Amino acid sequence: MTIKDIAKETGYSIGTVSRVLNNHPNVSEKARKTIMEAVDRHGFILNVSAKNLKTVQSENIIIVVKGTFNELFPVMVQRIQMYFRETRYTLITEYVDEEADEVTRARQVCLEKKAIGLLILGGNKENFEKGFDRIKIPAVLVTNHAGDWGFENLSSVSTDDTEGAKKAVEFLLKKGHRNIALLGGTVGSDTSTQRRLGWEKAQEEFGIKKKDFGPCVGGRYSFEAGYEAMKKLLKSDKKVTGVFALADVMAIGAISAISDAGLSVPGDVSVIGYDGIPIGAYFCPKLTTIRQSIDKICDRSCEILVDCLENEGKTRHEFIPFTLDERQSVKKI
Amino acid sequence: MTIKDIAKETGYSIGTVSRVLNNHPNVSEKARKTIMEAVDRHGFILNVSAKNLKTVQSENIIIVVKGTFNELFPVMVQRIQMYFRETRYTLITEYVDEEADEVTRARQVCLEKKAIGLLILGGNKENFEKGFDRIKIPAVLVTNHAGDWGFENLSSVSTDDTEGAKKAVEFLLKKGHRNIALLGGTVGSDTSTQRRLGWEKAQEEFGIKKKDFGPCVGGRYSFEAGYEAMKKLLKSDKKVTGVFALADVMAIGAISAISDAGLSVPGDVSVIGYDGIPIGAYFCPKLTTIRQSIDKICDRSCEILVDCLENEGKTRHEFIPFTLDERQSVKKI
DNA sequence: TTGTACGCGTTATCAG
DNA sequence: CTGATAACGCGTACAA
Repeated sequence: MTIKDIAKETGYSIGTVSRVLNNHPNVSEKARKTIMEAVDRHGFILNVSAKNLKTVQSENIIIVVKGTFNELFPVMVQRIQMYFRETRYTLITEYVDEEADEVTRARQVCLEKKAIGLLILGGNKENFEKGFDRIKIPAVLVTNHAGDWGFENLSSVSTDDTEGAKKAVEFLLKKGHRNIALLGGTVGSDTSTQRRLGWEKAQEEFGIKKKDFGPCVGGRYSFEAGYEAMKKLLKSDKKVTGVFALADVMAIGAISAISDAGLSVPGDVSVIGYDGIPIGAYFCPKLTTIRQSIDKICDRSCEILVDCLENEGKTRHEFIPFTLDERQSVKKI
Repeated sequence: MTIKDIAKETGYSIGTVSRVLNNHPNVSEKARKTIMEAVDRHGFILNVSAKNLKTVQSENIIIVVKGTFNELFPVMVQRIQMYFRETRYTLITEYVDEEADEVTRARQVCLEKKAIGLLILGGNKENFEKGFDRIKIPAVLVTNHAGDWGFENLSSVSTDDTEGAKKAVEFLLKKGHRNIALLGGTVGSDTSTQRRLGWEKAQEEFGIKKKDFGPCVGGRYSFEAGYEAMKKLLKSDKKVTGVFALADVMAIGAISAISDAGLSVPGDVSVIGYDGIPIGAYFCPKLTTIRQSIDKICDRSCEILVDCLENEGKTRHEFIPFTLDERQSVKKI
């Protein structure tokens, strides 16, 4: 079933059918009605491949989401969708694996959909250096900072991860904790590296010597990894009173491990997380965390992209302020 | 940049370029090398639209995921991806909004991608009745039961929601609870309706009269709705000792509300959930719940689809057994 | 082993 | 307002 068939059936030409299907003017009411009837009767849908093949410029904006397991991303995608719902742009969402190369994938989809703009949620410098120079349309990296990556067409909107992490650790420090463990992080992850840096900085500025820094246990951002990391920590002879988890999911895993060990949070150990995922507010104890202003990050990302698209706005790199949500999982000692 | 450009640059014809790009035989090593070099140098990627326009039959299987907020779906998508990774099929994931019409969307994508098979995660009878008869390729509804929907090409793999819910409530009943509240559910949701039915059945079979059934508070499946529903319940004068939440996320919200009210789970109120989401095992208290065998549901769905595709296997409707994961949130009274 | 030419379903540009 | 027709980028007979 093609527009040719519809044309034949209605007695009109394919040109007219195409015009009707694309809501063009200069079509008689009668033709429109006749053709739409036939279309509905057959449940005809345009062949998008053929359409895209022909269409020179789309109004498509691609949003590439890296990793389906980040608890923050679904909310962000929804927010961004809301932003574009009222505009003339069409948003196309593309999820890529945690381990996949988001830049190459992005480029493919952009080409395929003839996209004019690109949003990337999550992403690593490494992949960008390898392939981003081949992407020529305006893009915004959401969640990570790309200020010093040197791409002409890449903006970024993020939280200052180093500062956020520093603030978290300072909070623990001010509450009297001195032996603060770092939970989580994988090599090669920019986010991990920067948050770790914040942990170091806070301790340094507090006059703690490098050799007296709390212990570190790595792991990916998941409940399980948080649980295992904390278990390992508890079994070791390091006596920590405070834990800074690089992600809320890890913090939750950690709290569970502490609880399983017969200890309490914040009674015996204080835990602070990072991200501000929804469940943190419902967990018992409610999770103290560095909350990223997800909504603002999304909105600014969209604004910048649209500005680049419509006003040839220049590339920008913005930090969105975070907040420390003090809830129940940290205690003064 | 098209294959024409590559052809011109390398001195070969577009035919040869196309053959190289598609790994066809009958190409000289030299041509392959020369052409691949040019391709790599330009980072050339085939125009997928043009390719699809030509290609009559694909090996594409579409998986439509309804609702980005269901905590179960990401895991399922990953599982299904793993299943097809070693096969000749290509899996294409399509996320649709909670409120959108998944069937129409599915149909569009299938046409667009020339799909030969379809998996749908989540879905409502209503939308299927409205438009599924236009989908002619083998499909499997994952997570919901379609046994009595009467579609020739639609199989389904799910948990018996009514039985699962019944089991949950029976568990509470056996633990001595008599006034068991039902938390959650929205009108028009098949899943809600069936789980609610289980709640009713269990009480009936236990000899409880309809008028003595515990109270019901509706709401969508989210932390917040669970929290609010429970709050409402606690404020009312109904004294419930057990709560059956239609989804784990609601159960968690409910526990949080109970805790905020100065009561404890399971000390004052017992809570049982449904689904078996990962965080349930890390929550404090650890959540007792009806766990769906997600992995098996996914695997069977894939097997059935492949069977329909390759052996003209017949449509099937299977229930996958659930398990009651007894953890900490329910107490005997 | 390689090149040529046609057609896939659509849109856009004309001329009517 | 409508109809014919040339692209769009690619795969593939078929011919060389």
